[in-house]
Formats: sequence, structure tokens, C-alpha cells
Amino acid sequence: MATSRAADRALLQIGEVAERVGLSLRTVRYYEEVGLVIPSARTEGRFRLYSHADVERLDLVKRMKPLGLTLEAMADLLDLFERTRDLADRQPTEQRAITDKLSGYAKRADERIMRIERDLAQARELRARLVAELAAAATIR
Amino acid sequence: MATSRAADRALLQIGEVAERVGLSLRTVRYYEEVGLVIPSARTEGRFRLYSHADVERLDLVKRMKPLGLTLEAMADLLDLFERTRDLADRQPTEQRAITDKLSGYAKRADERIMRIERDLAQARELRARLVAELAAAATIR
DNA sequence: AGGACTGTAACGGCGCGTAATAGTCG
DNA sequence: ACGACTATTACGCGCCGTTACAGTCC
Repeated sequence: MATSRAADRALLQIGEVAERVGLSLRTVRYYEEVGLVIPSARTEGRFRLYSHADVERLDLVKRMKPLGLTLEAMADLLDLFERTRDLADRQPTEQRAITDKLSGYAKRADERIMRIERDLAQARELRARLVAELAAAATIR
Repeated sequence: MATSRAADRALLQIGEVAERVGLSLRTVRYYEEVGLVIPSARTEGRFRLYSHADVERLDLVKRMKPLGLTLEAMADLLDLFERTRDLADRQPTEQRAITDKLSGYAKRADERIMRIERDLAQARELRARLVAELAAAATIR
């Protein structure tokens, strides 16, 4: 059975990964193509092999999608996250650069959230209109 | 001044319309290309002229965008709206078809609203994470 | 007459979907 | 050797953004 086979291994191949994270094979491959999530190994026959960390990264990417960043920006942000781990060991100049970028993304996230809230309000208004049209039609029949 | 000039006329040209509705010229032209909003007249030199009704239709299209329908589906839905005006005069068969389609769109709107709500929750969660990273960085410096 | 406005045509780009064809694994 | 899985390549799409160049309006 495919499940038990793969579950025992430290490295998963693309099908398992895609199913766990909830992305298509095409998407996972595309994310590699743009340098967003690179599998940490390959088999002899060039099958992609994903580590646990790779899978986590993919999952984070998927959950970040509502932020509406480009994949390039996402790659940048994920790098920032990794660089904040040992932030204390870095040059003050770099520390500034990192935190500045992070606060830039935080700002963008705020704007995005406000946009989504507006979209939600609009969508609800239009649903109301649809329901109203339906009600009007029902009285005629 | 452009404002007073155009405001006096019943028909507006594309620049005015685009600004009022908040769409780009390119987008407005594209909507015509796909048959979504056709200007009701042209000048001798082929400049597009939009009536008040045209502008309203464009505005409705813009406000409907959060519903995530394709432009084709939007055209269909706008047609449905117009056909519900004189619904009583139509054949029962057609009445059924119209209301069925409308309720289909209402259902889609519901699904879309739920998706937006999920996106909003995700985005808020990730903003929280960004803020947390920033706070952690602040304590280091 | 000059500057603002508009026209058409065409290419570009993101984030994948969707074949088509061929190779790899247990 | 079989079937499930995977690889690469390449074209297509929705929704415009963005030139580029030419014509129109006041």
C-alpha cells in the first residue's frame, strides 16, 4: 500500500506531498521552477524527494496564499523568516534591513486584510441582491 | 475644464467613464471586446460614447468582481437581471430557466463568501505571525 | 495649432491546467 | 513485467498592463 510505504520514509515523493499539503502536482513543480520550494533530494531516476522541512515550507506557502503576494515575494518573505532565527548574530545593518522588510510585509498584510474585508462586504451585498431578485420572481409565479 | 465639459453631456467618452467607475481604459475596452459592456454610440471619429445606463452597468460589473465570476458568467448574469424586469410577460418555461439560473448564481455567491471568510481568517493569522516576528526582533535590538 | 484624449494592434505575465510522451519504481 | 508513479516539454487561459504609433477633438 502506498500509504505505509511512504509513511515510513523520511523523504516523500511528490504525490504524497501534494496530497498532504493540498496542492496539485503541477503547482508543486511550478513552485520549484520559480525557486520557492526546492526538494532537498532526488532519486537516481530524478524523482523529487521532499524532506519534512520541505513539506512544512510548502504548507506555509499554501497558507500564505490569501495574503496575495507574488510567489517571488513569498520566497523573499520565507527567507526573512529563516534569517530571523539567528538575528542576534548578524550585523546591525543587516538586522535593520531585515526588520524593515518584515514591517513592510506586515503593512502589506494589513492592506490586504482591509481589501478582503471590502470584498466580503461587496459579495454579501450582491448575494442579497440575488436573493431579492429570486424572491421577486417567486411572487410572480 | 474637462469636468464641466463632460458633465453637461448625456454621453461620456471613455476617459470620464473610466475615472468615475474606477477602471482603467484598457479594462473598459476589454469589457467591450468580450461583449460585457458595449458603449451605445460612437462619434464620427469612432470615439466610444457611454450612456448613463452603460456607466451603471460598468459600475455593477466592477462591484461584482469580488464574486469571482468569469467575465462570461457576468455577462450572463447581467442578462438575467434585465430579463427579470419583465419576467411576468414570459413563457413559464423561460421563467423556470431564469430563476433556476439565478439560484445557481446565488449558490455560487454563498460558496464564494465562505471562501473569502476563510481567506480573511488565514490572512489575519499570518499577519499575527508577522507581528510576532517583528516583536521578537525588537527585543533583540 | 497644440495638447489632451482616443483608436487599434500586439506582446507580456502570473499561476497554474492540461495534454503528450517517455522514463522509473517496487 | 505490470501498474502506479513520475519526468520534461509545451501550449493555453483569464484579465488585463504596457508599450507603440496614429488619428481625433476642442
